[in-house]
Amino acid sequence: MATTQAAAVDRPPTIHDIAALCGVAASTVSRALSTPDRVNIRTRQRIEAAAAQLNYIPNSQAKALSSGRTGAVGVLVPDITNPFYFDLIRGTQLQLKAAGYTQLLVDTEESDEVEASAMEQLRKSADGIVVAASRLSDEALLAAAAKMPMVTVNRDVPGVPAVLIDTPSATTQALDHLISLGHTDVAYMAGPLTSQSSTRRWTTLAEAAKERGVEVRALGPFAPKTQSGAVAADAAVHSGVTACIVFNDLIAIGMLQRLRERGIRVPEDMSIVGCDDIFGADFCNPPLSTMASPIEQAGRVAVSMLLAQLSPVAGGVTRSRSVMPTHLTVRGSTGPAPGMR
Amino acid sequence: MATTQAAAVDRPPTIHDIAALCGVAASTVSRALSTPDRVNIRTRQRIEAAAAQLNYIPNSQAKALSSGRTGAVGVLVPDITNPFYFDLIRGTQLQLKAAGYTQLLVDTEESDEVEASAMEQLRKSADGIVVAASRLSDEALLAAAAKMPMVTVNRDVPGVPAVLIDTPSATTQALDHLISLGHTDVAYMAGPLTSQSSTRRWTTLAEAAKERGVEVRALGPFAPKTQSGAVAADAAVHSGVTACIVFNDLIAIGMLQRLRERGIRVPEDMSIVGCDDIFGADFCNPPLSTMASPIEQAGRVAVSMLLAQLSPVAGGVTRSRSVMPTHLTVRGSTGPAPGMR
DNA sequence: GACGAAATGACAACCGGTTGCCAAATCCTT
DNA sequence: AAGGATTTGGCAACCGGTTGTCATTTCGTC
Repeated sequence: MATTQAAAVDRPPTIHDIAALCGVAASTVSRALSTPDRVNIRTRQRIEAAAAQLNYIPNSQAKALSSGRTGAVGVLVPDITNPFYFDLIRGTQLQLKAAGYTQLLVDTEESDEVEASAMEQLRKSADGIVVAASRLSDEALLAAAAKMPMVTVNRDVPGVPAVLIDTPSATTQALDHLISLGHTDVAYMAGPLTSQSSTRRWTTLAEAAKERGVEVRALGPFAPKTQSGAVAADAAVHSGVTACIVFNDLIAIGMLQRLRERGIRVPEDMSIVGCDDIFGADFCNPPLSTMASPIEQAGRVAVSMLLAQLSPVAGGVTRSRSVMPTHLTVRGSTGPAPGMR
Repeated sequence: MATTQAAAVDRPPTIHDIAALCGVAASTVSRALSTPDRVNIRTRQRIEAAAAQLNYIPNSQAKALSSGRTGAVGVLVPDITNPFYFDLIRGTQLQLKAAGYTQLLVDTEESDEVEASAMEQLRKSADGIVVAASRLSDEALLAAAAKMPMVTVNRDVPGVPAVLIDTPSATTQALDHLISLGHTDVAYMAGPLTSQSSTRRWTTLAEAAKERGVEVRALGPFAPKTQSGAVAADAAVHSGVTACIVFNDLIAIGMLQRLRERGIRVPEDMSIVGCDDIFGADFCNPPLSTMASPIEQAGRVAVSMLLAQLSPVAGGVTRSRSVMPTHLTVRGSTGPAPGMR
């Protein structure tokens, strides 16, 4: 064990220990490890061997402090327990890990204040952030983006790189699907007022409805939780529509449960289209027709865009906007309008 | 704006800026902010005012480097996308935030190697870790716990503080429930071999079955994913049992789908009991009877235990083991054994 | 008004790296 | 072999705080 005596001290090894072991300066060790070209290959190999022997692990805090780069990326989501974000998180995690970055996951609790303070916090401890479904105003977001590299997901603010999920177009697909089933009176069950996605979908939907000459009304807003489904279901029934296009699957699943309780059959009496194709959409009762998109991929793309910002490659074109396609997946919750079969 | 000119520099303010503004030494500012008693109340107020005016935010990296405390806690889960962990994560997040800590969430991908390397990494960048459903050996876990404060969840290793979820006892409840419905031939659908929970449940179940004079056999192992449900369902059908106690809800839900595809009715032909009461267990078809426990609370307790380790309170008793109760929630997936109604 | 104790604040070292600068060593050219 | 170009590696300052030490001030007390 004589050769490992330097490691015998309980404190984890530092570059100074390596330097002492190799008889070089600490700065040389630093260079050998981070700028291999700056150092003689033989010295480097000696240093690498020593590092391996001591089981050296660089102190990320110290590295961050002196270099200004933290090697971490913050990922802000409004609600960790919303299954929609699972795949997104999984995507960002995969891509970040592949690039040697650490993911700092923050739940902003659907609150603009928590979101803002998290950003302020992260400004020091992360190299950049991915912000999903921001609750912040355009101005606040733009200001924040000026202070640190940022990519948004599902939020379109000019000047801020974004990954957008093309649910508006899917909304039109959903409407056409319902029309083809004979529905002429449809409700859009809106999400939070601060959700840009919800607003956009409604705008698109209203326009498409006008073109097609059918009636579409907006109900809500509803919080994006299954519990809101009960309120939404009651509102839908009361409004007399025969089909609903719902802000997200969480609410839609909640509606399914409530409608069942009330003895209203889906899809015989009422058709429901959700959005996101979350975990559970395929096994609820009835299985939910929904607008699906490659969420995990969206997470990966967001990270790629962010990393491209962090270390611009000469000649590489930095995309500032990426739109993910969405398609309608029809399952059991949509059927012919009452009296149409 | 004359008063804010010190903030006009683009670089975020440091304690040195505050010190300059107040005409005191940087160390005094540091003390005023972290050891308020060590400094005159009037000086402190001046400093606090200056800090507020400059919109000062302490640099967590620098703080971590010099103090040795990072203010972060790592949370390791085998699979972020497993809904079981949502509530756990939510619980740890809540409790950590309340205590002013940051949560570093890591997905260990069901791999002992990833888990070990994450721990090594976290050793420098976190003050402690919460490890859920570790895939590591007892020895490795014990060794890791010696190097940094640690609390495990759902993993019992002597010497390592743990939060345990009492699913074994719930397993017995499930068995009694099935027996009361007339089932005499039951299968236990096992989880991963490296999962201690799975092993314990089987041990408890086998013993309980012997006492009660009924037949219980183990099938599997099955990966804890819905996709494994198909294999599990086929295995169960082939074995001829009339009821299954399943390692977790993910597999159970997958079984439900497969059985439906194969035209086997649940619960008429086959009863299914899951475990965890995850998101979706209440709205799958049929709704799943399952063993439920306060997972979010488990997360909160785990963090409390960890924080107690980090800053021991004089006179406070540090608990090293906490068992969360579990109860059976009966829904639609369990019914009388065939020919028993 | 003098004296000792407690409170206060400054200095400087330190945490573990990174990096600009410079001198020494090495290499190549003529 | 001399001279210049290029490597190579060491020194020291620095990132932004924390903390031990110590001199000074303030206070209460006799």
